[in-house]
Amino acid sequence: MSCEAETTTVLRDHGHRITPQRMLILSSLRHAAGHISASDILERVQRSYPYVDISTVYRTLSVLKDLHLVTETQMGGENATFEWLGPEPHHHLICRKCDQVTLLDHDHFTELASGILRETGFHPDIDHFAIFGLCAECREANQNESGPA
Amino acid sequence: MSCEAETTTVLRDHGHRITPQRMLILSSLRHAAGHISASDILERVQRSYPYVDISTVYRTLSVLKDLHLVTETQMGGENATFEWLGPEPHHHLICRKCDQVTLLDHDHFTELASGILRETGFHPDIDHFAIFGLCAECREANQNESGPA
DNA sequence: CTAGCTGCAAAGCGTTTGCACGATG
DNA sequence: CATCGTGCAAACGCTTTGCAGCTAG
Repeated sequence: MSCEAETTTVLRDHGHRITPQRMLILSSLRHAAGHISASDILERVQRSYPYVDISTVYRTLSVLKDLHLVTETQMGGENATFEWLGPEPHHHLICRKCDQVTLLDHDHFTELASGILRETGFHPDIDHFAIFGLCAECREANQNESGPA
Repeated sequence: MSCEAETTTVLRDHGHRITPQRMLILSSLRHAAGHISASDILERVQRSYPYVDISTVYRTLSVLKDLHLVTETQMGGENATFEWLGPEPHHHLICRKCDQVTLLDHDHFTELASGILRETGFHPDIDHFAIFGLCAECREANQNESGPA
């Protein structure tokens, strides 16, 4: 896979060095299906390279955030999570009951964004939203509880 | 002002006691124009009652969150902030340059919410959103920088 | 009276930082 | 070889918790 190649180029171009730790952290982020925490990353990295320190993870994440290769998100009141930034803006629906995360198409937001800009002049950053709520399954389960019973 | 009365009733009805500390914390939240942090609350409360402890603030906030009288929000990577929950859902536009916070009408979200529900079956909690971006003034300032110069 | 609330102090946790050594380019 | 990155350990700040005394109901 040469998918890492372009990333290392970005790093190099900005005067950052390529180290094995950074490669492993990059790889963890890439192969994670979504949001992962700093300690998740550490754990994955340590499987192949046990002496990596959590501070290195944070420092690398900080660099990647600056380069807009990664976003940081606060999930509810929980820990910060990080996610590899693909080219397409995308959003997450997070069920507050079962914690299931679903992807949501960006189309839903285009009108919201333009409406806000039109009415208020505020230019919203809508490229990575996390919306909490209740997924279809849990809603059904809820209704069954309060319904028949 | 009897506006505190209904809140104390809610507390009582759920088996919680009314204490001067709680009244002061409630009052701070009510009179704050928007998001405030736990230490903001402490500071305000201590003006009239110097011996209140920060842990009491957190404990009270926790009770109020459980009763859905208050919401907790993570502002960017910053500290958690808390806000009194009025009857109307409302939203905030937060400028990432000047930190100015503007209110946004709920109308903007009704279509988004129904669209998500329709297409995915997911029922989103959209009653208190924080959208980051660039306010009109800062956008203008930005353009002047990159424009004429 | 008695449960719940409080202040205090200390622990807990994720995150950041100082430092000297080691690796990168 | 100069610089940047690293591991380690300690600091940091917000938040939580244990505890004994107090207070609201």
